Amino acid sequence: MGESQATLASTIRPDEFNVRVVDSWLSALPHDGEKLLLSDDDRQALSRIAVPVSLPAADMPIYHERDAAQDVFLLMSGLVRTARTLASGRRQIIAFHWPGDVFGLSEHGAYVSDAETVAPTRLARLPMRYLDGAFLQHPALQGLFLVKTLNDLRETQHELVTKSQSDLPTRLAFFLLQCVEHPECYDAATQVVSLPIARADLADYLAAAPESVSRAFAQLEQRRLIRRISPQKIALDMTRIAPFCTLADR
Amino acid sequence: MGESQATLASTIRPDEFNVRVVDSWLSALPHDGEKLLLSDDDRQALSRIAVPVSLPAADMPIYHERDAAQDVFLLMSGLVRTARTLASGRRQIIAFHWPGDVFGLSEHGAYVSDAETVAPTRLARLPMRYLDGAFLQHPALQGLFLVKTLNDLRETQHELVTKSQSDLPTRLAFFLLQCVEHPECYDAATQVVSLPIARADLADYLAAAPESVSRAFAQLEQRRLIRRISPQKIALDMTRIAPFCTLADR
DNA sequence: CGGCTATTTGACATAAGTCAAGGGAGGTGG
DNA sequence: CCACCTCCCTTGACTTATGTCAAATAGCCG
Repeated sequence: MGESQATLASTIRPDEFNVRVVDSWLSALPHDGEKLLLSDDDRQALSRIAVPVSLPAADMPIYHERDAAQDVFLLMSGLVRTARTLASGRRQIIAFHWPGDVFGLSEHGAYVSDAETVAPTRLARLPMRYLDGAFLQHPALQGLFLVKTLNDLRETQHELVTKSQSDLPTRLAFFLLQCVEHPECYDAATQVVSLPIARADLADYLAAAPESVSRAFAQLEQRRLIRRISPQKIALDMTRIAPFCTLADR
Repeated sequence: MGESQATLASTIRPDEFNVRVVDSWLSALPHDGEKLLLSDDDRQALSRIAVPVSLPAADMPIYHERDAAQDVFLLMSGLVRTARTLASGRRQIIAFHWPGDVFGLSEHGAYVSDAETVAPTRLARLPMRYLDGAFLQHPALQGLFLVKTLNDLRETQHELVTKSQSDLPTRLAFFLLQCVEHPECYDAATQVVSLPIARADLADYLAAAPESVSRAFAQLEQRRLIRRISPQKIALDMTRIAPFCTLADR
């Protein structure tokens, strides 16, 4: 943790906690289709153990692969990437984390990836040491993390299928459609996505060379699924891109 | 569920339940490096709600994508694949499930993939309806599923990196090394893996054409990492294949 | 032993990687 | 305010891994 570079506020208000999910089968955990509904009790339990962290710039490290894993993180605002860098020098971005996401996966007490900001970010740092105890006293809170983890698992499986079975233009279109879900970067009125992510990051996420990502943008534009206003501003033709982006099982 | 084709026994002994994991940070859930240590209480809670299912052949359906999801499954013995089939006719096998694994992921009350046996299999069917209640009464049981899900998430992330960043021979070598972990199909004395999986399934798992998988086998053999005794019997040269299979971060 | 299917090999097509070079947008300083 | 400069992004040319289609071989079961 680059705490020296991070501004520490003192505490996080209970009502600031949100956990983003799509679905839950646990009747104990209702949700509104987008966020889990946290009880006041759960919010206060989180508030007691959460340490607020502000990372005011992009590309700031949060933790590195193999660091001793002592905390998990709940993203309040901003954007974070988790990635693994290989001996070849190639980097795979495993996921982008948006507000309401949890990250900090570890194995044998060490983080399994790097985590860095992609934009200015505010985090709730949750020491596992205390989270452990909070789970014993607040089973509903543990259930919340179970549901969030199941969501992440489903999403990662979906990524696996997309990455394995789609060509690059299709993978890129999928990513653009995901951006639409995030009000931070999509203007519904103009149908314009404002990418907070540079081409190099996008390439490492899509498992492609930056040059290939450019060509994929060009191809989507030729097919009139998108229009490039600037490298960061992409206008989507939703009527064309949505049907293009179905894995269309069966 | 093809219950008509499945033999139903009456109940599962509490000591038959095992859950396979690599790691857990929850101090409430000790493990021995391979299996979670279940308390007698948890075992009995599972025993009360589990329905045993026997599927005595390969390629038997367990559930289909979009079926109403009412159960999750704990694999007692055998081998199961979960897969999605796309409009193109291509199929992506998301994971093979070995004894001690849990499967049955759903979204909006519907399964997100097909599940089928790869070999004769015994399952514990766990109705979510009851599991839900068991979690409220046995927080440790919920913690167990949380840890198992975190394990699966880590594994799926690792697959994502491997699939994205490795060529086919390397992905195949990774898979062969995974088989070594499963006593069901590895003879440590002779260093021979007995693949319970046909080339077509292997291809759909590795996201490649069956022909390419054959070529990948041929290439590994040329480099003397393996020796093909028969299409199913593969002798591994562990001294060569193990170092070949590191993603070697940094 | 024969037929059947799964696997392997061969020949060619194609998407994406690599190396190299040409634009463009935005920031800085004159 | 403008010009320059830098850093990204994009395009071009060529190479390579893997997909596709076709055919030969090898196991396996009756």
